[in-house]
Amino acid sequence: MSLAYVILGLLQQQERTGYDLKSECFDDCIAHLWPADLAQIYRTLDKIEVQGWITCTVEVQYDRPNRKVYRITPTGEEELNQWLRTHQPLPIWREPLLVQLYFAAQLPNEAIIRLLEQEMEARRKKLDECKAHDINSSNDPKVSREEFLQQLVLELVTRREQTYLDWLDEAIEIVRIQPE
Amino acid sequence: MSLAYVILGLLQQQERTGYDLKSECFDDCIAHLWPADLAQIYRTLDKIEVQGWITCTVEVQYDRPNRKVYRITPTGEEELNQWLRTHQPLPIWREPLLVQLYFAAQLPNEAIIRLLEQEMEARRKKLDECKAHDINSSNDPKVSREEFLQQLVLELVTRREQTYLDWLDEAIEIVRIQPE
DNA sequence: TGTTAATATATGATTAATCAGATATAAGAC
DNA sequence: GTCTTATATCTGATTAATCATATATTAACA
Repeated sequence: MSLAYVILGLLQQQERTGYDLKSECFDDCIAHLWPADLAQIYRTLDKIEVQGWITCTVEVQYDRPNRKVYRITPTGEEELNQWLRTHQPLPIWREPLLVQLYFAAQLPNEAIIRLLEQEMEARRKKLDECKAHDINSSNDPKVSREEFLQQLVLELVTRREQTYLDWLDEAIEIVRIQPE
Repeated sequence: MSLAYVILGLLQQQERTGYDLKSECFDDCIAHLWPADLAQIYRTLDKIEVQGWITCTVEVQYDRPNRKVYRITPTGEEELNQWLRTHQPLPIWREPLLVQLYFAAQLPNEAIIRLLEQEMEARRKKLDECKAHDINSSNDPKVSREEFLQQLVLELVTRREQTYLDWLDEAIEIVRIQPE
């Protein structure tokens, strides 16, 4: 379960509450990497606390709800480090558009093109959002190693979206000249 | 739920049992498009039969278990046609490797490279499997329209895998020269 | 003055997918 | 002669993710 390791990774950076994780990380840069809602975050925190990978201390607040601050334990750090080194099975991709195209012979060209154009619009929007999450560069060598790796990830994501967009462009042109 | 529409599309091609769907389609060309196991196939058949999108007749066999043969209904064809024309929300991709890379600053270069190499091996294998599923070409214009669209799908899948492999190649080279 | 957003945690329900097995017969391999 | 594979259907259990909602206070907005 990768979400547990995403959370471990984030708690290794600094101690956080579930709410912090959501608003600082999962709503921000992690959104494109491993989206998760609060329900899932809270339940995963419970689970890995039981496993002893994190500990929790309650910060009492009087003007707002109390905060449950989580910290990674040595066991958690070891667990994370091991996972980071271990090859994970390839994720399975299921794409509705490809299914639609696969069975689209019964549609007129114009309907197929509309589908492709809508996909293009959605993907362009997503690529822009992704590129907007620019990584600020630092001179601290420890921080710059992190940034370098994050840049690598961003590079793949944008490159792959671009490949998709190029294909969509060509696909639309080819469908346009198909006999019906 | 796209699986229901995959099954509708396959039943529109020809009538089939759940077992046929698995062995002829989901184990073959659909494997890379929308993998599904028998449990899921049978349960989805039940569900869309109740909805009236397919009907079932039992073929009694004496030397083997009876066959429940499913056929698409006019309601089912209309439902499929509508779905095929309707833009579906972009699927969400969660990739363990990207999470690993994102938090990999604590690993030595050599461990990161091992991770990338293992991913490369797995992706190469998958690309080869995909390419092996070659589409036989026909002269029947109705069949060739189907093949053309399936070719388009295959083209995207292979192109995207190639993009991934190229990135992996470059990533390995860059990590190799990173100061630790 | 009333409504919404922000802060903070949590549970319940449902879906989609996966994993494991139960049932039963016949054909083919070793 | 035994074991495995193919044929065929189906249920049970579990996981991961999503959606909706409950609770409670404060601050900002219109």
